[in-house]
Formats: sequence, structure tokens, C-alpha cells
Amino acid sequence: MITVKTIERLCQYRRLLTDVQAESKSGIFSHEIAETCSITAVQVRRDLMDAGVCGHPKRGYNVTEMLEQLSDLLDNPAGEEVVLVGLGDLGRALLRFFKGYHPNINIVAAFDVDAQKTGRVIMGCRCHPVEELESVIRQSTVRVAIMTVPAAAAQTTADLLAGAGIRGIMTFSPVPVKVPDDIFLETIDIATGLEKATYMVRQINKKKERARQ
Amino acid sequence: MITVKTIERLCQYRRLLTDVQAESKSGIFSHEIAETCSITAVQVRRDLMDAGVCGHPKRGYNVTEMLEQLSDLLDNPAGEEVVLVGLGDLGRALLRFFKGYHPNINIVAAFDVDAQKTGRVIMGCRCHPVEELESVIRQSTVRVAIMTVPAAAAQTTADLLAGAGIRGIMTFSPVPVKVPDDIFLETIDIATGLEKATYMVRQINKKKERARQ
DNA sequence: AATTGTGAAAGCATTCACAGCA
DNA sequence: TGCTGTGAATGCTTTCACAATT
Repeated sequence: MITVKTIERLCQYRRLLTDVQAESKSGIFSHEIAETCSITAVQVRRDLMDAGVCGHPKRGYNVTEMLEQLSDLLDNPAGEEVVLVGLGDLGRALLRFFKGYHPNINIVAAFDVDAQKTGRVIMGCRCHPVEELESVIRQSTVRVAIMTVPAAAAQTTADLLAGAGIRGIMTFSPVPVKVPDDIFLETIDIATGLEKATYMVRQINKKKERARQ
Repeated sequence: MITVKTIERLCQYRRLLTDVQAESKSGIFSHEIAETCSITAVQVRRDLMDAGVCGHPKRGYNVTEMLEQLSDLLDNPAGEEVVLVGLGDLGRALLRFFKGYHPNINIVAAFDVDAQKTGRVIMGCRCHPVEELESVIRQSTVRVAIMTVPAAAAQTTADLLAGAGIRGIMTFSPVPVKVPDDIFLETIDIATGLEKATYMVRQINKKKERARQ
């Protein structure tokens, strides 16, 4: 059984490998991956072992082979179509980012409440009014949604998505959102990230001052 | 010693409490916080204990008191000034989000390579050319930076920030960035977040299918 | 000699179980 | 009775140590 933490790292390894492959390097060692990711080589080997990726003593891992195996594990063979709710700056940034980011994942529709945005095609993606959310999703095979709506709208949007049959949500809202427990919720908490960073900087400083004495 | 995970949750509890306070509710129970955050009440009590926040049996925790104590722990009493590098859609979204988000954290300057953006004031924040990055930061007390630059520019930007004396970086780049180990690096990995979500949805589905048989 | 693969140990984080208190 | 506070147990994750391999 592969843990979620391992899956996260495997996604990262795979991203590296595509760069490595572009340099037409055919083999890679666990310690090279580890160095790039600032983790240990044992961790990398353990993750790859869990994923069923095998290397060769002395020769390391075959890049193409690893990429194939990781894609078999991580990708939906049928491709993954995703929708986005909320076309503010953040929504647009994500549209741009995922546009052509990975051929397997595509944002196929967007939704917004703002009549200025609905009906238009933004970054190659049609923007519908939220009223159409359920019908558009029901007519598609989309199972995953990205939520970039204001905090106040987060819970109602999540409920709407759950009602439309969505099975996984990545949300950027800084307030907790409740979903039924058969729906996977990934919260990207930017506010906490920054607060944590400022806290950690103060901690490191304090430690240094103590050390100086 | 408070762990990073605990700090993250404390940031989240605090955010809730400000809402609770707005409803002029004076006390709150660990199980209420837990329910909102979808975690256990024991976890909440343990975190608050670690933070030195005490409650009263039967009466729960005093909201104002907890807010004060958490702010003492989490906030820089002098306020925290932050800079942002990269004014694409994502940079602008963050500028807007943190604008007035929390009085204690302020984005005081932005940087970009694009001459169209530099020299202008965007969302109340002056945008400088990156060439001025070090001098602007050196003239300020800023210790934390947010990086929203393209993947290809991530490492050079991080080096630039490190050279300018920055002590903490929150980055959105999907490629690993190396910083000296006395600099705190918080990576918000959106690509991994979405890949993980699609993977988890497939897993949950598989499990259901197995259960059905 | 350098690298992978992995059982076992160590280290962290969460949860249990329950004492103490109002 | 219903809550907080917390030592101890459990469970999860990483690291160690080393056998196996080329």
C-alpha cells in the first residue's frame, strides 16, 4: 500500500525525470534525485520500491522505464478532465499554468458568477455561469474540480460540486470546507503557508541568537 | 517545543476564531473547533496545550484570550513586511488576497522583469525591476519573500533573494529550489496537489468497486 | 567499489484512556 | 455530567544498517 506522502514525492520525481529525459540522460541514481529534491537517497529508493520501480545496482534507474511506470501509477489512462470554479486572478493563473502543463490533465470548463466572464472563452476554456455547473459536469466525465472562489462562497461551492457528482476537490480557500468523506479534499492553504514562513523565520533567528551567546 | 504541524493548525484555529469573535461568542469548546476543521478534539486540545493556551473544564476556551495568546505566538509584534517576486496572474492574486487580509502581514514591494509592470503601482504596491531587488530589500526590514516566477526563473530568483538577506521564502514553483539551510523554504506545490487529487479519486473508486463485489 | 533493496530501529504525530476539575 | 489536560500506547514515516548485486 502506497501512502499519500509517497505519492506526493513520486509526482515530484516524475516531474524531474521529464527534464532529465530532455537532456537525453538514460539512467539516474537515487542519490541524484535525492540531491535535487533535498531529501535522502534511502527515501527515494523506498518510494520507488513502494511504487514497484526497480533499479540496477551500479547502473541506477532507467529514466524512460521509470517514467513509464510512474505514469502507469499516477495517470488516468483515459486522461483526466478537470473543471475550475472561480475565474479571478488565481483561477486565471491556474488555467494558464495547467494549459499544456501535462497532456494527461486538462481543465475543460470553468465557472463563475460574474456575467462579465460567463459565455466567454478564456485561455481556451469556456466559462459557464455557476447555474450550469451541475448540468455541464453531469454531461461530462469530469470527477475532479479546482475551487478558486472567495472564502465566503467556499462551502456552498463545495456542496454544489458534491451534488454534481464530483469526487475530488482542490481548494484554495483559507477557511475549512466540509465534504462527504468519500470525496477527496486537497486544501492549498496559502495564508497558513505565509504565516508559517514568518513564524519559522523568527524561530530560526531566535535559535541563532541563543547560539551566539 | 512546538512542531511545524502544530503551528499550521494553530494558524487555522486562529483564523476561525476571528469569525467566531465577530459573532460575539465569548467561549468555544475544543470539539467545536475540531468539528469545523474536521479533526479530533484531542488534537485541538493538544495543540493549544503546546501553545500554552488554557481552557476551563465545562466552560471551554475564552475566545479573546485564545486570540491574544495565539497572536503573541504567531505574529511578529513589529509586524511582518513581505515582498513578492513575479507579478503574473498568480502574483496579482496574492497581492489582492493579502491586501488587508491580516493587519500584521503586508506585502510592501513587488518585483518583475517585465518593463510594462515595473515603475507602476499595482494594488497599492510599487513594482520594481528585479535589478533593484537587493537594494530595495537591503533598505527595508523585509525578511520574507513570496516567489511567483516561472519555473525556469525559480532557482536564480531564490539565489537573488538569499543574496539580498531574505530568511524565508514561500515559493509556488513546481520545480525543487535549493536554498542555504538557514533559510526557511515553504513550497506550495499546486501541480502535485492536483495530480494527487486525481490519483486519490481513482483510488477511492477502486476501493468502492472492490467493496461492491 | 558503488549502488540497489529492505528488515529492523528510531523518531514523530496522533489517539486512547483517564485523572482532575467545575 | 461534561469538559480540559496529559501520560502512555499506538500508528505512521523516516532513517539505519547491511545483504545482495554488478
